[in-house]
Amino acid sequence: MLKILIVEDEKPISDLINESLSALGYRCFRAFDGREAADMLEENEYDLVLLDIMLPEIDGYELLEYIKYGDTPVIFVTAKGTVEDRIKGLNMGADDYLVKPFQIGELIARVEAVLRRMGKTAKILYLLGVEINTESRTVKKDGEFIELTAKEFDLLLELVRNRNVALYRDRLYEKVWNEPFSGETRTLDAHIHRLRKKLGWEDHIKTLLRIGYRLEA
Amino acid sequence: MLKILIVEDEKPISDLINESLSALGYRCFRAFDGREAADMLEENEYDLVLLDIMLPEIDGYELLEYIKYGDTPVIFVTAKGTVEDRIKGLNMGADDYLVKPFQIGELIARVEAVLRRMGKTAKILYLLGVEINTESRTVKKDGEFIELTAKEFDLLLELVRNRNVALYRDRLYEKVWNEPFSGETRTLDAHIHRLRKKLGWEDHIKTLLRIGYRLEA
DNA sequence: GAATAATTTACACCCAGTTTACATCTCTGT
DNA sequence: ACAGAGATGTAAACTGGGTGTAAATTATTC
Repeated sequence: MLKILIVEDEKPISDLINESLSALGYRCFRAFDGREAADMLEENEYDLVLLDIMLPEIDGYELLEYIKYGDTPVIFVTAKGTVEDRIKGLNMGADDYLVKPFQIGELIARVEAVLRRMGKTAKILYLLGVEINTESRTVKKDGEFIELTAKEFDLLLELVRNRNVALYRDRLYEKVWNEPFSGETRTLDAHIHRLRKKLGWEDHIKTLLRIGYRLEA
Repeated sequence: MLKILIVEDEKPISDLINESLSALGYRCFRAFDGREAADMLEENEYDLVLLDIMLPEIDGYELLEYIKYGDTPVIFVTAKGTVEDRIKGLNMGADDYLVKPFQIGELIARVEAVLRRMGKTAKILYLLGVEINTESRTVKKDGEFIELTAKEFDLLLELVRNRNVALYRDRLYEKVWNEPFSGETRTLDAHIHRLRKKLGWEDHIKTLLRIGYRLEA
């Protein structure tokens, strides 16, 4: 099981990240200021560090230098969105960069991308009794294979990666279909319907009227 | 039967390698840290060692020196992908080098290449009642030889080495044909068709619409 | 209760993939 | 060099299931 250190002083954000990643099967550890983070890094090995730049005590840049003596991958999470900051972070060895505010799904996608790059692959997701194998592109429920089409599978992945997050219709459509959303079709609805039916997730894929959908788990 | 020692501290990866190689008829042994590996190497002979560099206790480089008093072939498996690392490993006597993340098929191919080079040939794969001899490049089903052409055989190997993995059309084509995939030809389809027919694998080589193929076994 | 939005069913179409047949290319032996 | 055989790629007709859409139904909001 992969260990992730979350270095973030804003508790609500730390909570959000913690819950999302824990639910996907990662073991999360947390530090709320730079000094605490330094101590934890001293004592343990992590597979990935999520690092806020603006921190009390010791700032993120300083911590990064510290971490980079090892080869633990680091993703910067920060409110500072200027190009210079981004360059500075990447130059110092950050593996990726995320600007607040972010969609939690975006964070998860990046976490998994970095871990994959490092060969630390968590290719199987478990959720609500459903097992999703991203490598074989198969889905099991209660030990039984469920046949999903390509679009259905991609849509499912997007929902799972953004569980408990409100997904706007347009963004969801554009993510899965890779084309702009006109708003005049019922295509997305139809696919949601098929997913709900095949997985028995009528109650878990919640409709947000005029907004979109949210997978509750 | 050939004995392979897997030295890898990340359990999921160790599991994956173990299952894949065992299924192909190799006897696998495992160590999860450097010290354990050293002990096992002390007490037994192996035909091949798969060696992760980043290990607890004793690191891979140190172990390599140790192994190389004998003439056991070694394949490095590591996340460190820099040119220097590769050179260092090969200079120290590694027989091949694999950077994470890897497709499991790639690992199998290298394992077999190294064993072949060493003259330790027991290159027979069994799957679904089919016997594939990679040395003679022959295929038997129910004791009967099945005549496959070169391309058919290569395609079969790629599928077998990646069984239960969704293989994307373009990647599959590029792997077997060694050229970019334009997407305008039906060449791959035709070969899949011939393979299915000759092996009676209509049900086992599954079409993933818009994605590619998956050998289910 | 009107207006708006989403669900659900049914259906049609289209294109990805299959299949067959054939052309071309490559090899082999004489 | 040539012929023949087999391997490989391609063209073309075919097929079927995935996908999108229309339309009726139900739900939600004001």
